[in-house]
Amino acid sequence: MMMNVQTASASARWHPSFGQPALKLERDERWSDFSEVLSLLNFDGQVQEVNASLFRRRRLKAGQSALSMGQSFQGLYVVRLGALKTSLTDVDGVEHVVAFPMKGDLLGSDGICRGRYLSEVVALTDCDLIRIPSETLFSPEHSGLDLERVAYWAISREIFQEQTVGTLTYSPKSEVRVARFLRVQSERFAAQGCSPNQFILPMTRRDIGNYLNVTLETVSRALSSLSRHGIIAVERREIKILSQAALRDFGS
Amino acid sequence: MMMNVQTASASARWHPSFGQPALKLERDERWSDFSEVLSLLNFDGQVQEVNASLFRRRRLKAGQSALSMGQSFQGLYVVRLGALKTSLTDVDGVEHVVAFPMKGDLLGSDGICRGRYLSEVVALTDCDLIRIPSETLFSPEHSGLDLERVAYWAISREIFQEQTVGTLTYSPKSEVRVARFLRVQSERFAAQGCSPNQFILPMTRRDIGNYLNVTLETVSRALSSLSRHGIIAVERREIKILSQAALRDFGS
DNA sequence: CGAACAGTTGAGACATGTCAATTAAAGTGG
DNA sequence: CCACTTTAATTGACATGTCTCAACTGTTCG
Repeated sequence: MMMNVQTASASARWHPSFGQPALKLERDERWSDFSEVLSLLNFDGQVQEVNASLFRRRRLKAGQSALSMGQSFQGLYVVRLGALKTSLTDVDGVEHVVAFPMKGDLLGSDGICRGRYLSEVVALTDCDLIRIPSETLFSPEHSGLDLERVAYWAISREIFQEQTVGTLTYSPKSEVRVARFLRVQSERFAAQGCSPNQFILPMTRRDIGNYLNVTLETVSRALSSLSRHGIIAVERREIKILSQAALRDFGS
Repeated sequence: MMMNVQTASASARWHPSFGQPALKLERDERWSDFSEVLSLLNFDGQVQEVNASLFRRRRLKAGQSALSMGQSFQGLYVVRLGALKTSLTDVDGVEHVVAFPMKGDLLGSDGICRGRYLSEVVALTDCDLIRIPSETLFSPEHSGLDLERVAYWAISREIFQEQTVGTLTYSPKSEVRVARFLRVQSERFAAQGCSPNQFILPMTRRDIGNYLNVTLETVSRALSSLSRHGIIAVERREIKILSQAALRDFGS
């Protein structure tokens, strides 16, 4: 695992997408078991029975779509590797970025209630997803068992995350929003075992701005400003956080 | 509907689920049945079995708290009557309004994943809630049955709603946000059988501003501006929409 | 090499936040 | 029931932050 990261970062200078193993050994490992799903989700509850189910993985190249708005619900996905962007298109045809899912996040939970996915999810980097098909999720023999319970739990977590990231955009000054965004990204990378102080943003300034409800120029200016204050170092999409404390103080 | 209420109250006396001693409170106790829950939620799926469960109602006066942040998860609530406000308090102690639940909405779904409610829900008007206790929701004999499936569905709908209202706050101009907010409120009132063209906002300008991420003065100015344009009429919290078309055009 | 895209930076217009004054309504206590 | 306080809401003046438009650079990709 660490080897992979190092290998990736060695080539990261001119290849900003992270960890994209075009490895052939993966060809044989296209399935994940229940325990890997639990581990990815950071499920902390009790599992009562041994569940021998295997879940097929799905590979995506950067730019490919994981789910499309309107597509019929086929199941949930757990992100195993990579970074994605979830967006909604409103009635006026304007796109709005609502999340940046990464490892351990759940995709497609908005599709349950109407049998159709209601958001668009595209891969920002090469991705590896684990598919939890709806027939497994809703089949009578599985109902009430661990899988269903875990899905419940994960969906509830989704709601909480939606709400908390919503609070991100609730601050008058755009610079504060960007600072908080970086803090959240840092924490999420840390939760994945990556460095919280140095990471590569998988999304464009435009995406960040759309997400934070500011223009891309404002995002750029905010990053430059934070850089001038010596709080971070920015070089295109590579972010170094020089002082977590200063970043934290900034966003309060 | 009256019949249902009476039937429910009558059957509450002998319903075996709750071994409560007969109290004088009993005449005040109100119960709702499964079909009323489905109807409130606008559940459009199939119900396989007859579910005779009864759910206790809970009355709230304006200002009272329905759920508190940190309180241990005790179940979900479906709003039967009234208007509420859902808010999160971030690490800095700043409150952020994330939703204005009303009739048919689900409360408490963010509490499943950690066993604690993660948001604060207070009643803006007198309210009537239907409690779906966690023991019923998660009991082995209920698992996999309709109640669990409906809960799934409702939670998924919550996620979608969270996301779509997120797009509300995404528009550069505050006047457009306020106009869209009014449109959404109008649609929600209409979905409840109330007039879409005349209604009373249950929340303060401050709450609206917090929700839309603008100051209360800006909300007030936006309403005045829409009023000057002849699109709406405002008198304190009473809103009359004079031209739905103009309001719609405004927010695009 | 040229085209398209991502990102930075500047200048000016405009929208919003901030501070302050005022009015109306609602709750409080004698 | 009446002063009294508190809260909600409106409006104005001013400062400031953000958007818009624009120019420019560096990178990627065909």
